[in-house]
Amino acid sequence: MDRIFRALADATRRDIVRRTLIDEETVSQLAQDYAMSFAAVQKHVAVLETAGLVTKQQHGRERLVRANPAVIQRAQALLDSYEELWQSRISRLDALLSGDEQ
Amino acid sequence: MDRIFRALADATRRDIVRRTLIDEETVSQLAQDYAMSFAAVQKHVAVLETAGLVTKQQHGRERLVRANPAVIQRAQALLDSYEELWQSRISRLDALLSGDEQ
DNA sequence: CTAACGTACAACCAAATGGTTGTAGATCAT
DNA sequence: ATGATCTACAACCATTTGGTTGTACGTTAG
Repeated sequence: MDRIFRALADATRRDIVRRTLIDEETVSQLAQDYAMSFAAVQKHVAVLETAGLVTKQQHGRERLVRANPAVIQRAQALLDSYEELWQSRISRLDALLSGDEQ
Repeated sequence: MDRIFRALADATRRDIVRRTLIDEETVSQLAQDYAMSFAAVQKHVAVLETAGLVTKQQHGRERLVRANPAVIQRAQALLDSYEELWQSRISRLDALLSGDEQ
């Protein structure tokens, strides 16, 4: 989970996730649009891959990068569990305010 | 957004968020349950506070830490937008498979 | 075959991170 | 008033991060 959130804590990497969710792209295609070296983008993709957020598939000399929705859902599930917690806090506070003892 | 995900990329900080979502706690109360110094926990709280994920309220010599659901929702919203993207990819693939040209 | 392309990877660097200890200021209890 | 408690903050350290450049290797095109 650390790695997933860590990987998402960078604008370039979030953009790569966004783009590869829409459609698979090669590392070169990705790299073209960022103001940094190819190697830097390669490292970003590696971070995402280690976190499981994207997978790479070899296709000739190219590597097709594609996002992995299942891992994004794990982050979503955690935030959703947080949402449940504060909803229950709100419920308790409501109960208090309404004088409902149970 | 970087700061929000960065702050969530640590198990101790996620646990602090979880606990302070349920109920507010002082920095000392939080610190008691982790195998690290008080100062280290203080730093974790500071990271969360900088990201807006928690707020501190002075109460005598204590500081009450409480999570801020609104900021968690911003992270949720981003992941939800990702979900929409891959859902639309799935729709396009379905359309292709069914031979629907539009 | 050879040149260009796409990728991988190592080495290096500055800055940030996650921890420590130590010191000091408020506040509370006795 | 004094001591204990809660917090803040600085200084320090090892590790990680995010970037760079350079080199090498497999693949495609001419």
